[in-house]
Formats: sequence, structure tokens, C-alpha cells
Amino acid sequence: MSKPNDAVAREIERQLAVIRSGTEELIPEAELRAKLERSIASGAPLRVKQGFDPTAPDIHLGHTIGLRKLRQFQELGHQVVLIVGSYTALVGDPSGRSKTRPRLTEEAVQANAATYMEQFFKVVDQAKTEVRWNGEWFSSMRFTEVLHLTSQFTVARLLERDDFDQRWKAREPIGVHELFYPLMQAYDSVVVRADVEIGATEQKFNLLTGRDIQIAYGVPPQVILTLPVLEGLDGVRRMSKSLGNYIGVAEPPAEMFGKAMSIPDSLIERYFRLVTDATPAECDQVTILLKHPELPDGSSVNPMTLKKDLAHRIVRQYHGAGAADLARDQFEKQFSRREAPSEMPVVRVPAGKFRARDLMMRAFPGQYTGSAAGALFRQGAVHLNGERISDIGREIELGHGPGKLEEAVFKVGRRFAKVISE
RNA sequence: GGAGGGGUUCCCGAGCGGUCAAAGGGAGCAGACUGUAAAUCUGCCGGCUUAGCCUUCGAAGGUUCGAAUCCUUCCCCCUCCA
Repeated sequence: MSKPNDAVAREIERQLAVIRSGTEELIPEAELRAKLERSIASGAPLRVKQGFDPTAPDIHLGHTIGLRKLRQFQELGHQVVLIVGSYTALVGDPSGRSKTRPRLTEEAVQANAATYMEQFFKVVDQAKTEVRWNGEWFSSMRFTEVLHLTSQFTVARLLERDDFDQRWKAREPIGVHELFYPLMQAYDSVVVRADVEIGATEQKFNLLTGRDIQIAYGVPPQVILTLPVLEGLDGVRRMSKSLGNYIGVAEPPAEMFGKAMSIPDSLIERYFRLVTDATPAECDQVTILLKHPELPDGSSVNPMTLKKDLAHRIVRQYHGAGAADLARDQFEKQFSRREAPSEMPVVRVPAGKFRARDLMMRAFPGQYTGSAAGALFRQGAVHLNGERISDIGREIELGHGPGKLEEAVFKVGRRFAKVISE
């Protein structure tokens, strides 16, 4: 092998720096270096793989850490290979699961995959992405091939995996088919000849299994790259749809902005670094201001201000600068100045008399049970046209004329909704 | 196949014939305080036409005036042995 010339060496270092930024682990780095060198020499892009299961199609900021990394690879000229786990979804990634997932119908898989990709390509460049469904190879796999695949690995090694280990110790069930999951994901890497596979830190086991299986099948092993797991809005648990502590990339601007503002201060810096396009220098600036908020002129920076910048950036990335400005204005109006937002859900009902609770439940269809709504009244959480009401039986007449309300604006906690008479 | 342990309200987890819509913790929601932050205090936390009523404690039967608690069958999970 010839020694790379200086230009190539510089290019390798440049790419490595980008690839390394924000990553948790890169295993093994020397192999990546070699792959990059070959890629640069031959002009053949690296194949960078990521898979997803079409089960829960809501992509949230936690996922975008990986997507942004894929995007970076594309910008370095490499090829992204997206695996749609139509077959792995039949198993379900065992991480953190104590119950068997329900089997998905073919239609559900199709619909979920479509939704997923629509969101996926908000961050990743579709033109530089190869999409493969793993049903392509698994649906026609013969049983002898399954045996061959499974004989390449041992149960002991599968049980080393933290998820299984914890479930084992907690005496929770582990289905035999779940042991297949890492092997299937690994086999995907064999088929698409992945050079690099990326995933969250919790994916480390699956990713490493990919290397072993690739070697067993005589394919050059992939380099694995793990990325940090993002904490959710509660600041403690991982961001996930099922925990409800997430910001979805497809959410409306106001929703995104509000959710971003509700994160604990301790997460501001991390969010800046992991889910915004802020440069490292800008992130460092945030770090400094959080630690030393005093300014030369004697004033000091309220962390809230930094958080507003964060929220604005997040909204801008997915909805554009205009929407971000609007979301910030609305937020300041509604929460800082405690005014009603200019836009809120509107429900039309026929004119007539209503009990306060009934009308409130109409304003928020499907949101509250009668009991829950009653509790909110008792606790003083319900405001009607700016006035707090606690009597659930208070009579309200909607309509036109004296003593009647043309519209009823309800505020319950932080939510607003309006009822208009027809 | 054998032996043992277990399935309780969103989660964990008490209860083991009436006083149980079911302790306690967590999560969640709301009020106060605030910056839709944190911390703290308070309240709510199965449903309803809410001083009352209705439906829950893996499923179905049974015993009893009365069952989450006892019995039978079934389903599911875990541990050990094979």
C-alpha cells in the first residue's frame, strides 16, 4: 500500500473531524481511516447504513442526532443506505420492552414507512439515499440459511447485551425470536455491504454484532459509530414517543417552541449541541453565558433568553425563519404577557344554554373526562373569557343578544380553546 | 416432564373475607411561587347525570349476607431441576 500524499491525508483528517464531532464512540477508528483513504483514492463513497423499524413513525429530536450525522456523511460525499426494517419490525427491537409487540399488518408497515421517510428526509438528502426494505432478503430466506446465520453466534453473547441482561435479572420474559433481532440487523449489513453503521449508544451491541456477522460471511466489517441519547422534556428519561416527552420534527411551530421552553435549564447546552445547527463556537458561547451570566454592562443573561434562542433555532430548522419568529412572538404574548393567543382551536356549537363544565368539555373535545374536568374546575384551573370559574354548574348562554355570549374562550391550565355559537 | 413463586388501578408496589375505588412511591394534571426552568408547598389522580351511583384487582365459574382476598378450571410469566 502506498503512503497517502499530503492532500489525501488532509482530506482524511478533515472528514474525520466532522465525523467525530458529537459522536460517542467510533470503533475502530483506524479502520475508518483506512476506509476513508480507499474512498478518497477510488472516488467510491462509503456506504453509511442506518435502519429503522416502521413501528412508531414519529421522528423526534432524539432521532435527529443520527439523521444530522447521516447528513454530514452525505455532505462529505458518502452514500446513505436506509434500511426499512419491514421484517425486523416483526420482532421489535427488544430494548426496554417487557411485552411482545403487536404484529403489524402489511398496510400499517407501508403507512408507517411512508410517514417515517417523509420526516426522515426533512434532515437527510433524499437524492443521496438508497432505501432498502429488509423483507427483500428475509422474506425469501430458507430455513437452512436461518440456521447458518444463527449458528454464527452464541446465546451467551446475546445475553451479554444490556437489555437482555436487565430483563433476565428482572425476571421478565425474553422471547426466542427476540434473540434474532441483533442477528437480523447484522445480516442487513452483510447484504448492503455497509462500511459504517450509525446508531444511538444503546445500539452498540447490535452494531457490533454486525461486524461479527459480516466477518463470518466474508464481508469487510463495518465501522460503528454511536451517538448520544437525548434526554426528553423531563430532563431525565430518554426522549421517546411512548414516554410522551418528545418534540416531533413534524409538530407545528408553536408546539415545538413551547415544548422547547419547558425543558429544564440543565439541558439547554446539550440541546444546542445535539439538535441545532449552531456552530461549535456558538455552543461554547452558550456554555459560557450559562456559567457566567454577568455582562460587562452589569446586567446578566437570564437562561430563559438562551432557551428562547434554542427554541427559535429548533423551529427555524423545521419550519423556516418566519415561522420561528411568529412562534416566538406568540409565545411571548401568551405566556410572558399572559394574553390569549391569536390562534386557538375553535369549536362551533348551536346557540343555547349550557352548564359550564359541559361547554368546557365541548371546547376541548376528547381531552377530559367529566371527572377530570370537574376536578379542574374545583382547583381553579378553568377561566372563561378571562374570569376564573369554579362552579361546574354555572349556566352559560351562547347566542346573540343581551346576557348571551357570542364566544366563550376557555383557558384550562396552559391551553386555550374557543367555543362559538352557530 | 418435575418442584416452587407470581399476575393488583399508567408504572413500581402493599393488601390476603367486610372499615377497599384499593396503602406508599413514581409519573401525570392543576393551584401558589415563577422564566411554560429548577426547588418548594397544596390539591387531584377509574367512570358518571358526583352528599349518590356504576365498573375494576389475569379469564371464566363457584362458596359466602359480603371476595382483590377462599375454592375450581383455564391463560400467561418467572426460578430451580431435567
